[in-house]
Parts: sequence; C-alpha cells; structure tokens
Amino acid sequence: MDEREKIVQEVRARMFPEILPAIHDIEKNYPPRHLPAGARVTRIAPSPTGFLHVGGLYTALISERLAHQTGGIFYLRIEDTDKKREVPGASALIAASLAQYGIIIDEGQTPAGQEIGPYGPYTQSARAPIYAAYIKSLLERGLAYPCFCTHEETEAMRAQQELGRMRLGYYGRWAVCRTRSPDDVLEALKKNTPFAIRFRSPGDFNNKIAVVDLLRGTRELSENDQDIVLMKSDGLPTYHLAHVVDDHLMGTTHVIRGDEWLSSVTLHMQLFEMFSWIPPQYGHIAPIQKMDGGSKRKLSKRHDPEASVSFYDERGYPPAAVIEYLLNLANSNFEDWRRAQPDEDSRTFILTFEKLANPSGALFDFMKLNDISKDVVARFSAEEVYEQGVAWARRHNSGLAERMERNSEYTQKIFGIERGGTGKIRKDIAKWSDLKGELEYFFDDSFQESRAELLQILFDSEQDDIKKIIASFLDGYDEGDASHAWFEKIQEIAARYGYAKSAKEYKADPETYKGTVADVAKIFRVALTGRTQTPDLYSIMQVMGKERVLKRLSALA
RNA sequence: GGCCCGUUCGUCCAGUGGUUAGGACAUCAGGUUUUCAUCCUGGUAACGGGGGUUCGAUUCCCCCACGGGCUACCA
Repeated sequence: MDEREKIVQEVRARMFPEILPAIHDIEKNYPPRHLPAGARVTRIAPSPTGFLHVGGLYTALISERLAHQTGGIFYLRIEDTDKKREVPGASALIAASLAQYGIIIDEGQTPAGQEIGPYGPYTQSARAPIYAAYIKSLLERGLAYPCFCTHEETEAMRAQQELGRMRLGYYGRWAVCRTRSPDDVLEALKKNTPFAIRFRSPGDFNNKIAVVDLLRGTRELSENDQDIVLMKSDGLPTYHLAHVVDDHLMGTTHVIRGDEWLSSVTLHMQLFEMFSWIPPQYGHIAPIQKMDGGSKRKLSKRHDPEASVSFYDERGYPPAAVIEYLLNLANSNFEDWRRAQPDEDSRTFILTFEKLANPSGALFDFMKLNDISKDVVARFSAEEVYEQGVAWARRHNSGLAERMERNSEYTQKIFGIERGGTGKIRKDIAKWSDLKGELEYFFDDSFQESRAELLQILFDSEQDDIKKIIASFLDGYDEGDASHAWFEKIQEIAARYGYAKSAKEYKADPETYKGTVADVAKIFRVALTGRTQTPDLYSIMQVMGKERVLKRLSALA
C-alpha cells in the first residue's frame, strides 16, 4: 500500500467510516433522463435558513417556467449542508410557499412533507455518503487533500495577504497543507487532528478561460487556483462540491442562480472537468434590490421584511399579482403580452433568456406591484375574490374571515358591485387587506357614524335641504327601479330643490343653482356609507336591501 | 486591497453608428363618470464623466467615477 492509499484509508476511517457506495453504482441509480429534445431540467436549491426569499421565488419562477415550457423537469433540492444555519421546519415552509405561488415541483419535497421523484434523496444532508464517495475518488486521484489549518491560521494568513495587498485565499504558496509530506499528514491524521478536505486545484490564475453565461454571453475569466474546501470537518460537503455532484446526478441542464455565484463558475467548471462530467449551462441573475437612503442594495433577509415572501402574504397581495410582477421584472415584454391577452393564464407566457438579461439588480417597486395587483384582482370574479379573500383572512384577520363566512352570500354580492358583466370593472382592491374597508359600511355593526358625524361630513350642504331631499327620496323609493329610473328620480329631486340635473347644466349657468345632482347624491352616499367615495350608489342600495337603506336614510331625515 | 459584473427618464425595461431615444409605473394637466377607483387625451422627465475611433457616437475602444458581487470548514 502506498502512502496515498494509506492517507485515503485514514481519512475514510475518520470522516466517513460507513460503507460507501461505489461510484459506478451511484451512477446506475441516476440514469440519464429520457426527455423530449430541448427539454430543460432546472431546480431551485434553497438552504433552509428561514422563509423563502423573494429573490428565491424569482429564480424559482424563472427556472420552473423555463423547464415546463420545454416539457422538462423542475425540482426542489434542499441544500442543508450548513447545520449551523439551519432552521427547523424551514424546508416545509419553503415547499409550502412555492406551492402557494403556483410554482409546480415535479420532484423533491412536497408541502405535505413527502418526497417525490426518482433522483432523490433531494435533501443534501441525506446524501452524505454519495458526496463522500466522490470525495474519496478525488483523494485517490490526488485531486484533493486533507487540510489541518485552523480557523486562526487561515485568518492570520488572510491578514498577511491583506497587508501585502495580495489576492486573498488558499492558493499557491499559501496552500500549506497542499504540500505537506505524506508522513506528516499520516501523523496528523493518527493524532485525530481535525481536518477538512480541500480541492487540489490544477488551475493557473494567469490563464484566462472563456465562460458562457446564459444571460451575459461569453466572458473571459481567470482560471480558478483556489484550493477551496470541498468537505468540512463535519463530513458534509460545501456548496461547491455538493451542487456539482447533485446537478450532475439529477440531470440538471440549466442552472439559474444569483450572480453572487458568478465569480465561482470557473471553480465549478473545474470540478465538473475533474469528474469528466458535462456541466449544466449557467445563468446568473442580479439580486432584487431596494433603495436604502440614497443608494441601492441587495434585499437582505435579515434587515428587510419585504425580502420574505411571507411579507407579501401578510399584506394580502394575491400570489398571482406577485408572480405577474416578478414575470414583469424577468421579461419586460410581459406587460405587452398581458395587455394583448388580459384573461390568459400567465403560465402560457413564454419566458426567454434574451429578455432576462437585466444585469443590474432591479429595484423592488411597490407602486408597480400595486398597479399590477389591482389589475389582477379586477380580473377575478366575485366568487374568486371571496374565496381568496376568505382564505387570506383566515390566516391574517380572523374577524374579517368570520364576517365573510357568516355572510358569504351578502359579501359576494358586495364584491360583485362593478365587477364582471358590462366592461366597467372596479379597481380599488390591490390586496386582500383592503377588503376590510370595502366591507365595513355594509354591516350595521361596523357602520357606527352618528347622526352628528354624518351631518358633519355634509357640512357644505344646506342642512335644511338634507332632510327634505331624503324625505322626497324615501317617498318615491322603489327597490325595483332599474338604474336609469332610479337616477331620474334623483335628478328630479335635485331639480326640485334648486340643484342642476347635470354638471353641464350647472356649468352653463352656475348662478341659478345651489349645486349639482352630485351634491344630492353625496347626501345619500354619506347617509348610507358614511363616506364621500364609494362604488356605484345604485348598486350599493340594491345590495344593502330596502330595509337597511330606509333605516339609514331615515336616520338623517 | 485584489478580482469580477454593471451604468438609458424618479422606478422597471426597449432601442440604434445618423431615431422627434420608445413603452409601463409614478408624477403633472385636461376630459368622461352621480362620488371615488377606473377609463381616455396630453405634458414633464434619461443615454454618469473624460478621452479616443469615425464624416458622425447614447451605440465601438480606453480611462475615471459610481453602484453591485465575490474574496468562509455560509449558501
């Protein structure tokens, strides 16, 4: 047995003493996928450190559409190789969030907690023996070596490098463990000195290699010469090794990820080469940013509540609206597409790589989200508003949910006002949290304005007229009146008390009128709702029902 | 510090070696509607700076500035 074999054996005994699968057996379990030509296999690979990040949702959305548009596969892989940062329950939360936003997972962990798909396990911590088998292979081929440097030692090294204004990192003459004598290594191993396993990079920093990025095209980058850590002392791999192994085994064809990875693609290419694997195509997208003071910065999970998808849920933005907003960021021609087919499912929109190339990070624009959201909600039927609204309220506003469920028919009628049917669609709901306000005055227990308060709102109307106008209206009110008949009556009342029947009439001769029919309508509006701005008055009366209308109007008569 | 990536209205994006530099959101003005939300019409508003190359540069090249990222036994 030569020294290298001895080292491998010692490393094995300490870091992965269990029986390791043979590489050719592993490969047999992960056969090539049989997919139609041009089908893409993509994935979302979050680490379970908390809620899903809006940037994660963004890349997931892009990846999923890119896969499913081509008859391919989209899967969820949980990258939990950093046990220190893991948050219990986070992976289930992530799966649930993806489902909530309509991101369809073909393989991986479902919200229910099961795992589906033949290329698993889809959780990296469950794949430790697989990584170990590949690490062993690198060790045997001299492409990896144990490193005994402590954190303090690498820190000191970095300090020196900074002082000397050199490139930071573990490379060249700084890679001290790379050149340790086998005897030395064996001795350290036998003394149970903690160690990690590093890559023996064959790269030369002065060599430039061409790297093709799906979104940015071909770039010349320096070859990697960093002996990065492949496996940590706890026996779990780092991202670099784990994703290379998994993306190969799982047949990933396209990797869409944040551009913080851009500078490590040369390393990843090298790793693929060491295994003689074909690398996937990479596309690096810029992170979503926010305005902070005078400058932009990346949305931070720790400091920005809006970084979490749960934020949008709490605010009550319909998932469809968030998705449309994100689609708009991904491919700016989406909004033209939407205008051209207002009722089409956004899923039928074809995402392209070309249009994805917005290389500087987009600033999250709540105004635009609101605008898009209003349009999205405007497309919903009253039943859909009710269903989604109630589902939201159950989670975030139990009082509202209770009110809606107890009065589901009435509530749906309210949502039906200026919705559907003849063209004119109300666009004042941007998010489910707006529903509370829309509903309030329709219910007697939350319509609490006193007579004095209502009259106060009507301070600019002649108080005498108010009584007379209401009395006249009450006199002639017929719930069966159609909209135009109803309005004619109001116009007549207006004329009777010195108000113009229309704005035009008033403008033609402002001196002769106290105001317009709008001022008369305002009296009813305030008496019924306590507000000066509401949906169509006629519809409100129809929905409220005669009894309630009479009661509220009488209160001011 | 080193290495990468980037820079078009306030924001998100189009676009071109010669364009009135286009759209959307926001904003402003006007109009429609019984109020409001809509909807319609119109307006304000941009090629970071400096050098080249060129008859001509927002577009190609270089430098600078600015912004972002990486530089962990985190992903």
